[in-house]
Amino acid sequence: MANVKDNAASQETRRKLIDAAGQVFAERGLHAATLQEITDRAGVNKAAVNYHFRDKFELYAAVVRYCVSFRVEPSPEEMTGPPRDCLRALIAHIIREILDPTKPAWRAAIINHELAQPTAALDAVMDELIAPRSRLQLDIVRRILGPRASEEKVVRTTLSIIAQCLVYLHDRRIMVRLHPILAQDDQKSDEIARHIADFSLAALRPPPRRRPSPKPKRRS
Amino acid sequence: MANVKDNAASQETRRKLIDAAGQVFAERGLHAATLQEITDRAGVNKAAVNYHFRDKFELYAAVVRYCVSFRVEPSPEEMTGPPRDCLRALIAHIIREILDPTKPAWRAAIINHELAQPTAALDAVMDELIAPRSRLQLDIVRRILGPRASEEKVVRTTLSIIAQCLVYLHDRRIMVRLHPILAQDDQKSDEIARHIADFSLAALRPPPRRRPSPKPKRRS
Amino acid sequence: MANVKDNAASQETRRKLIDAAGQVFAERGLHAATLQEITDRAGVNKAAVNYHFRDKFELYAAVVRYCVSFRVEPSPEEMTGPPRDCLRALIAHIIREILDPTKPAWRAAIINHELAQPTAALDAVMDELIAPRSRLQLDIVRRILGPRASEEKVVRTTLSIIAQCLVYLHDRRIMVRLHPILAQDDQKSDEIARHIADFSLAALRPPPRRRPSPKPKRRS
Amino acid sequence: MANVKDNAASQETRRKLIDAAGQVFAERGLHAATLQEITDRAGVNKAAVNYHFRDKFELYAAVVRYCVSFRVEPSPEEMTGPPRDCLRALIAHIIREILDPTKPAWRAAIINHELAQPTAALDAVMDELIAPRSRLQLDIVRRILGPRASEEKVVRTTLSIIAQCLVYLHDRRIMVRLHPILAQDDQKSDEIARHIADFSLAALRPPPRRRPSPKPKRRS
DNA sequence: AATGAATGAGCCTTCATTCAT
DNA sequence: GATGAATGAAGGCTCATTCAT
Repeated sequence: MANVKDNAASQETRRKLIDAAGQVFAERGLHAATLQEITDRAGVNKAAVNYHFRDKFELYAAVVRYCVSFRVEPSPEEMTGPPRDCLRALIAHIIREILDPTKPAWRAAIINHELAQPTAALDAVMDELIAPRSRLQLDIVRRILGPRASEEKVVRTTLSIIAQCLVYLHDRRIMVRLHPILAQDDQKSDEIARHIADFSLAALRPPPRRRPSPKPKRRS
Repeated sequence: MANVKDNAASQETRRKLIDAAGQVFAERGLHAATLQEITDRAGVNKAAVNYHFRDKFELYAAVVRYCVSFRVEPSPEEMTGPPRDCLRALIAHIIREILDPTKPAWRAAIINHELAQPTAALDAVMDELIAPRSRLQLDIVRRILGPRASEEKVVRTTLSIIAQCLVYLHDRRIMVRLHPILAQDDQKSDEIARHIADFSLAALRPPPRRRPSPKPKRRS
Repeated sequence: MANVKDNAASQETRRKLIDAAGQVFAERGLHAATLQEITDRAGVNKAAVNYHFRDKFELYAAVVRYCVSFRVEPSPEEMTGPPRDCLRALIAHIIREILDPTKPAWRAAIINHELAQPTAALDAVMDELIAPRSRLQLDIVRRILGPRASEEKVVRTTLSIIAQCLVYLHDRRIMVRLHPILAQDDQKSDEIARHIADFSLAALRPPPRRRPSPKPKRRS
Repeated sequence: MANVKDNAASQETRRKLIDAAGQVFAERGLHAATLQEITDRAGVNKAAVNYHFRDKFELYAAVVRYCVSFRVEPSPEEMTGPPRDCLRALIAHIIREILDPTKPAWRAAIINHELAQPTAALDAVMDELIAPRSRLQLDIVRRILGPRASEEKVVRTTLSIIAQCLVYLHDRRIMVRLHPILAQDDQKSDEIARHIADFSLAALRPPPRRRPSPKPKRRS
């Protein structure tokens, strides 16, 4: 009962708090963020945090869950068919998820913070967001590499691919500082996804024939 | 004069403080870390921090500078020769730098924190560590891709490669949780570097002919 | 009009609140008790306290008045007759009042709290409960001691007797810890009253002759 | 090390804090007392409580221990000899301990609070103060009552005696309100002790002979 | 009459920092 | 150079109370 607040006004306050908290947590991190700043931005009383979320950490956990709740599972039909097409679709899906301008801008930063400094809320991120995509991706990579590839090879390859996506969780300013050409990346998710897919699929091509026979087409 | 502390005892205290601070900052982050815990671990008085470093943030900056100071530039001869070999050497160098067990274990975590939540100390990391390697790598990739490749292509490709390295800065526990097979990675830097180099160099092979021509030109 | 709440439901809520408040105030004391815990135990909304009692202190006052309202005056016929019999009857009456298992268990604790840390509600306890019995007892003791006893002697003697009763207001656990044999005291009010009366009446016997004279005048 | 502060200045601050805290805790009780008021009266910074005692409850515990530390054990020679003399001496000792004007005035109130609303600090009061006197007194009473008295009889008699002493722990204003004649009691500890001893020893006299005289008027 | 939501006041506590020795 | 003591600032949290429904 104390945890179930279904009133419309109540929900609105919760929403304002989570949004403000998302911004502040993203900017300052869990510990450096103050409830004062959060409630000021939300335009509510400081005690509202305690009322709706019990304490700062629960508010943070709610923010993380909110981040994760945005996820959209790749459609099943995207995930069937030739594995290379699946991989391309999955990468596009992940990059779009990271850069989606219709989602709160602080989303990526929060998730990035969790990966850099895990808190108790990490479980939600892992279980809901990271692990499912990871499994999906492992399967696809395994299908591409074929049954003879070792498990470790499959895992490291998957990691190589996902790493290229995760790097876009970082604060954009850092990347832009290194490579000013990447300035408008948040509006180029398709382009980015295409690059990552091209790069990764190229890496996954079968190695060139040592002795190029005239008609050698064996091998996936 | 006030800034020059040359006594042996003084230097020893500084060293103990930086080492303890590195651990605590790595475990808890800049804000959640307390001087109390740091001075306890260092076995020195709490006022020593303010005496030697003026305040907490200067101590943190000193820790970051200390992290960065460990860097070893790739030897010039490694960076000449065929660009593919250079890339392979550079990747090995970076991975070794990240996982090197002879360096304080908290080094990677501190740098990772800076990337996730930049502070004023970020400049040092960028200028001393990231940017030089980035420039080096950009050059190598540019040489591999040839003069016809667009600048954006070069940058994104570089990013794809460096991203595979940066992922190893993350808290090991997260990766192991997803992929238990990676448990002993900190002792496998050569293997990891080889995988990343193989993967990236494979991706950088020229694209195969669309319609396999009768005489397929192989390129290494 | 605002003070007159005559609805049956309203009265029921008041009753539940007073009962729950009695428990919590008894366990924690006035200040440490929270309205949250009280309303939780009562199964009513937190705002009900302010609605029915205006504030926490009024609720506490109501609880104290409720405690006091339980008192039963000793029957007049008990208080006439030989003063020693009256004293015995009065002691039995007081002990029964303190230990009466048919009354809320928190009654004694509340009154004890008032004596230890008087609040504004103390007046009610004093005027309604303590003072009347005290006057009654003073009269009886005065009759026993005879007209030659000084007023101070009468008062101190009364205090000696009432003190033996008041000690049973204390938290039972303390006494049991000191004297485990007293564990079941709340079911032995008659036995306790008899002991106190015996002890006190024995003390009130006239002093024996120093040198037992040949014809010892006993006084009843 | 953190608990051992032996510096003279430090001890002085501790003393000021305990004295101020004793007053405030006595006046308001543990929960209603605020550190603000305590540190204001002590003339120190609010954070000094945390520095010297960690938190409010430890400060309270220190106050209670301080109360208890004042105790003076009855001299062994007082506790030998005829049991009636011992009892008289012990009562005088206890009353003097309670009313001693050379001790902080808040001492009795604190102990009384502990008996009315035990906290974790009660143990100290019981173990150091109450229990030893209780054992002493039990022994004396047992010797007076003789070997044929039941254990319960001994305990209840002891309780009757100690109760007469404990009543003087109560707020003086309450007693004075009931019996204005007791106004100056804190300067009459000898008189009070004599009364309690007289009253109790009278109660402990052997009952008058049933048939002592040739013409026995019975009546209890 | 009753309740869920919201609020303001205030308290305890933490923590970095300063100061005197 | 180093330390124990002390402090000011600020944050999180609790809680009684009020308000609108």
